[in-house]
Amino acid sequence: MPVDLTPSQALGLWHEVTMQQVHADGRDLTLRQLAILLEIYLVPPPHTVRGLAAKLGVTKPVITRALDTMGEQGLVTRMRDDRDRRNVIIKRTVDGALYLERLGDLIIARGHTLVP
Amino acid sequence: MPVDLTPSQALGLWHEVTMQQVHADGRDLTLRQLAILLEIYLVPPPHTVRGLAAKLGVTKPVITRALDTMGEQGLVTRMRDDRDRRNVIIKRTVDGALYLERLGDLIIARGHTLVP
DNA sequence: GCGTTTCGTTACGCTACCGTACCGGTTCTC
DNA sequence: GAGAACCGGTACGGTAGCGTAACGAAACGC
Repeated sequence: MPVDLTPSQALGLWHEVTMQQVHADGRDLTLRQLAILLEIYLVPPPHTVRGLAAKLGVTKPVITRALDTMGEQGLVTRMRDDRDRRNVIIKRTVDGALYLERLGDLIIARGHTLVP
Repeated sequence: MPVDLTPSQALGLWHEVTMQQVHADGRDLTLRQLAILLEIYLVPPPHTVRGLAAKLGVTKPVITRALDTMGEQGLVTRMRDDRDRRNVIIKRTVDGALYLERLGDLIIARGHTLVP
C-alpha cells in the first residue's frame, strides 16, 4: 500500500512538520543525528558505530559525536559487545522511543490537514 | 483529501528521506534553514526578516545568518524594499525552486516504496 | 525638526559539529 | 607469541551556528 503524494502535498508536509520541529523541539537535532536515531529505531539491531557510519556514508567520528550528544539526552545508550569487545552495541531507550513516537504523531497529524 | 499514514509509514518516510538527504545532499542545511526555505517558497510573498523570525519563533540574527548562508548557495536573494527602505524583501531563485522540486520528488518517490 | 520607534545587520563570546590523523585496546593470523 | 588488522574513541585546528547586545539607516509622531 504505497503512499501517494502530490508535489504540493509532499513539500507542504515537510514544511509543516519542519516548522513545528523548529518551533517546539528543544532538542534541536542535526539532520545527521536524526538520521542516525531513525536508523537505530527502525532497523533491526545490532547497530555498531562502524555499521552506522557505512550506512549513512559518513566518518566514524560523526557517529561517535552524535551518540555522545544523543546519549546525554537519553535518546540512546552504548554497551560494549561481550562477544567481541572491540565492538560497541548501540541500544534504544524509552526516551528515544518516546521521542520518535511523538515525531510520528506529528507527521500523521500534519498529514491530515493537507490539501492537494 | 487528507494524507493518511500509519505510524510505521510516517517514521519510515522520514527515515528514508532523511537518509537520502544525508547521503547525497552536499548542502547540509540546518533544520532551521530548511524551514525558512520552505516558508519562503510555499507561502505567498512578501517575506521579511522580521516576519520570518516571528513565524519561526526565532530571533532576527538567526534569519540574517540563514539568509547569508543560503544566499551564498544561490537558494534565495535579498532586495531592499523601495516603498519602505528599512525592510528587506526575500526573493526566490531558480536554484532554490529547483532544490525544493528535487526534495519534493524525493519525498514522493520514497512514499511509493513504503509498506504499512 | 527632533526624539522615538522600527528595520536589518553586525560584534562578541560561546558552543557544537566537521574532517584528518592518530591512539589504546581487542581480535585474528600464522 | 608476534605482527597485522580492526574497532571505537580522542586530539586538533577550522568552520558555522547560537543568543545577547549594540549599531546605523530609515520612517514615524507630534
